[in-house]
Amino acid sequence: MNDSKTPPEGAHITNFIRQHIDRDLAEGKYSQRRWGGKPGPAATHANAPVDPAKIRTRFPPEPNGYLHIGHAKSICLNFGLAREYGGICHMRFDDTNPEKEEQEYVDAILDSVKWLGFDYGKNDEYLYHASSYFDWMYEFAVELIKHGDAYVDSQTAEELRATRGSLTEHGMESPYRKRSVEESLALFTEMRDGKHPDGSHVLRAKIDMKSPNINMRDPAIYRIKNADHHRTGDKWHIYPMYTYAHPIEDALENITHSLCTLEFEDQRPFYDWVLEKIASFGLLQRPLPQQIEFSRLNLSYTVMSKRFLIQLVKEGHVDGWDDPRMPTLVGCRRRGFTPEGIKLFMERVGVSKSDSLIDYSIFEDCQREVLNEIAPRRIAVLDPLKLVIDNWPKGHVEECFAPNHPQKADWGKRMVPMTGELWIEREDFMEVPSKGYFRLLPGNQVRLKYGFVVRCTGFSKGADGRVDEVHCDYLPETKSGTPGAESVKTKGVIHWLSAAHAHTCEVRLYDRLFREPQPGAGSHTYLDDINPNAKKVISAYLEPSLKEAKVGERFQFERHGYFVPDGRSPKAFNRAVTLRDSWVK
RNA sequence: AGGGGAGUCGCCAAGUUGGUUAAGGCACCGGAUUUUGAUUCCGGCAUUCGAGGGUUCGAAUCCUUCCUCCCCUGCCA
Repeated sequence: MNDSKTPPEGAHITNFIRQHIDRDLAEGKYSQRRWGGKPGPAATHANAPVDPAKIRTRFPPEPNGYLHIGHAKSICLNFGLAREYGGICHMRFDDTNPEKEEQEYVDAILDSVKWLGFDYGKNDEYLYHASSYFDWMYEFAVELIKHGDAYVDSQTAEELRATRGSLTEHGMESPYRKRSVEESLALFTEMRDGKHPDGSHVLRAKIDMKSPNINMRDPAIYRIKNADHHRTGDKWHIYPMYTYAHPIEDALENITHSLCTLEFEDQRPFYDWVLEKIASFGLLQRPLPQQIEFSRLNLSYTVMSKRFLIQLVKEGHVDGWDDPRMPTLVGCRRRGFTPEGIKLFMERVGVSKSDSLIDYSIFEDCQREVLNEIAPRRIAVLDPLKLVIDNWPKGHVEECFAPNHPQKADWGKRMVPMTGELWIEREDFMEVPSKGYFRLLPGNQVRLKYGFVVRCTGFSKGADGRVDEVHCDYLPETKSGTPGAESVKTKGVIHWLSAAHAHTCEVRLYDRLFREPQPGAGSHTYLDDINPNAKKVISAYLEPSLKEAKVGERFQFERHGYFVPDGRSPKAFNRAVTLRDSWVK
């Protein structure tokens, strides 16, 4: 055995959820549970074989918006844990509110989950919908009524609110609480059949109006919505509330560990109440699922709430849900971020129950870490300045060879042509150098990467007083890869592109969407903190080989950062993230 | 007449059946390598666990008082 302090290769840092699962596994808590091959009440599983899945988790989004980085934490946790423990993670749409949900979102969500690298069984075997369980939920509700555990309340929403009490005062019992089982049953049936308008009645669990936990004060479990559902059409006129539906969904699916965020902690007693009641009627298989809460992901320099993201899109602060500045998964994808980087990030920040604010730089760094390994190097000049080599043989083209990756020789090299007129980066020349600057300056020598060493002999300025041309002589014996290359040492190495060979291309330089760590934290709105420079569109010079770049490929533009062809307009490049830069200017 | 959670290095986060030196990562600071001021490598980085008091031979871990922060009064999820 290994020292307990140093987990074996490939092992994960433990956390409270893994410990919880370890304990359950050690006790064999779920080992006798049966699986009838599909979700269902006790009878579905009763005579079936033992569930082959060691654990079952689920990712249960409501299809009412696009997934963002926050969801990725839940996805990585649920799918990751299942994978790790020999379990299965169910992809489940929590579609219990027809008024907010659309198929468009369903498709986008599925797409993002797959993009992250997770699957839910062959032929979508573990793709489920809460709406598929409406019949059972209804049946269970009827049982609750019959057992005196639920009743139809006919108060208005306002009356309900008024009698719920407050944080410090208990609630008051509804006059309908004593309604007979028969009457509630009849009313509930009528509600189901669409005989009552929205809001006229509600089915409530009968628990305790004096409970210090507001969620236990006879919570509503069914409401009337005479609305069409994107999957069930006009079949239903009543829809279950999340608090009632969720535990049932979990139980029907044999979920063992139901992971959710901290704000649902107060809901857990009701989650258990629902399951305990229905199981006591013999309708659900035991042992029951258990809800475990963890803290949601908070990332600095961004916003994650659905309301804000919608506003950013609707008001045109960004160019859509997949704008590369957006923290949505579709945005990340278009930005050039990698699923591996996102997963690395989630593993790195861990999971606990304490509120935290993760610095955005951690996320960027994870992307760099992955991109550094997988991205071939290329040359691009983003802010061009002309460099003229005065002693260059007229018309000569020198073939230079640049490795595709400095640490991976097997990735090969490509040819980059050099001529006497080049584009270099404007910031690689300084007329009056600042302290510690070791690039091009009058009289100084630098290496043109993969080419020759040049000595700066002068420069000229345009009418605007700006340097418009730098002159130099090259040292013919110093070509990279030749024996003379090492004869002259330079501290500075700069990149370049032959003016006659480089092609221009639109490049979008993206940065953080907000300029404040916590947008809207002060007395202002988060919109005031939008970073106006989060998107800068420039025309850059690219090396010839980049003409062939395809969507999905990722490159490092040397000394600049990681760039990808844009998914929507492949003629342009998006910058995912810059390289780290320890040179403090 | 409130309830539910959380407080361990700048940011995360192990450790909590009390046992001697408080994991790890990121950041940061040194130094080496480097034809990316990138990468990589090596070294450094909490006498202290929100605060006080107590129990004990011994406490981040147990008891106690206090402080701070987060969540909860949708027929949303």
